[in-house]
Amino acid sequence: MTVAASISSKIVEAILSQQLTPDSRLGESELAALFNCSRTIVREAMLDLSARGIVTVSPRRGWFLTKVDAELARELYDARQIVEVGLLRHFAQKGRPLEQHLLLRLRAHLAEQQAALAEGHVGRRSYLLGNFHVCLAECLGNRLLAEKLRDFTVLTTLFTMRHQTPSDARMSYEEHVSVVEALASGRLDHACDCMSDHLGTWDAKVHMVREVDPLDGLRRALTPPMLEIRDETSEGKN
Amino acid sequence: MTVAASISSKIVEAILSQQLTPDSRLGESELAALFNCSRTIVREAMLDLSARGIVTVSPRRGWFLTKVDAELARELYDARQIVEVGLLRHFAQKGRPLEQHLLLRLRAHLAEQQAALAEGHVGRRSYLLGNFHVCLAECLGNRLLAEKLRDFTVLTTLFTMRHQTPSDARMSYEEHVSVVEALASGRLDHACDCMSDHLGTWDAKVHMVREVDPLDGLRRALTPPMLEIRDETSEGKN
DNA sequence: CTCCCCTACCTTGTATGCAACATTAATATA
DNA sequence: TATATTAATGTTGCATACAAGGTAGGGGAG
Repeated sequence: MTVAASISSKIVEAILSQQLTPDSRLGESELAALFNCSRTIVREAMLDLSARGIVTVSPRRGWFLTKVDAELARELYDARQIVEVGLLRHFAQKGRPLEQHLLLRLRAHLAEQQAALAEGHVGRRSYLLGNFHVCLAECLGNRLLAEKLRDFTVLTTLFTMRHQTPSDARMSYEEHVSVVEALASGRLDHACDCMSDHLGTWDAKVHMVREVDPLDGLRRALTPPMLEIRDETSEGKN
Repeated sequence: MTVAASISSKIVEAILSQQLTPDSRLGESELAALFNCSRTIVREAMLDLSARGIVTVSPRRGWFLTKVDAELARELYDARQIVEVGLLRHFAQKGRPLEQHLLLRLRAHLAEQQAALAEGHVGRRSYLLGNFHVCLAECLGNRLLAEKLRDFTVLTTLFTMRHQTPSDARMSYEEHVSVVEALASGRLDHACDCMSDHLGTWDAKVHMVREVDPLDGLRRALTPPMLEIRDETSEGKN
């Protein structure tokens, strides 16, 4: 794996496990120092992420994680619904059962999700819950769509991080289990419905979220006690 | 539009209109000279196309258009079917009619297709027949999927160019008309079926195509008259 | 004559230097 | 003191030089 590829995948992983906040700047020089390479290589990585819609560059200001607005989020959720349910439906039409080793792989992934959930490891939990969808797409036999789905998942994470969204990791996990079990027992239509519901609830959330006020912390710290502070300021004006 | 972006889109257009053969090499220096810029910029364009799966680099040998093998082609046709029919189905579920200006745009596009067909302008015809699918995806309100669909279309073209495929430009056009007319009259389920059939026939073709033998010309020139040539060679050994 | 090796050339890979511009801080002025 | 202007700093944008490696052609040995 080239250095550039490792930089971009590290960044993707960091987003998925919520270690990279949506407003963080990605400086070329800093990354070059961090990965012990030249800016050329870093640039290569950023260009890749840029082509995938994950970062955007503000000329001569820096690279930033893409700001996912409401319109983009809508397209994102629509796209995921179309691709993921479509993939399941397409698999159902073929009329062949899921190969054993693929089923094992999915179950192993579910076990990991459960472990991360039990341990309360937030980063890993977040990563695995997103990654499950990519894993499923791969198991359904389409790398092309699986890869694009990874990018969609990254953007989804960037959206939910910027907007407060009800936390429901356990519910997500259980819905994942339902999909896999439906697949395992050959109830393919039910698998489609489960996935549709799972993504549908997400879709409903887009309308529930409220923008996180970047000044929120500041505002809460200042607004009510503002007067007090003023008092103190005027009091001990040292 | 930056120079790098214009290079990559020029290459994409050239593929779609079949002006770039699948085995052509894309030299960095040559492109730099052609577009009057440095290799850095060309590289940027190639990296973009590479992220989209359209070109691949053979280390220190050069950049080439991606070789689409049978397995990739299968995923490609599956992906297109899933995305395009899914997009239509999703639109149908919303239960709103297609906005007037979008319908006009689609009909205008159909008219262009027909004109290119009538004029026998092969490049433009090929371009428009592929581009229709992107246009439709945009009209259905999902730029994210529309963009990915463009890349899929490019790869489809690269596949069909390398493999002999029955030519059926007129049939494709007529199937496009059917989809748009079904959309226009609100027969949304029928639109889905039309699109599914349209892509389905393509899917069937994947199994019909035969690899174009790169030695075919040579072989036909040599195989039957091989003996004659040997005779001549041994005869006039000048 | 055939085959192998070696050299010269050509291609991409990577680092670096300078240019262009945006931001910020400092300074001078009203 | 407030404001506008300017200088300093930091960032990406781009070109270029050189490194590394692949390919092909020529020359020599068998």
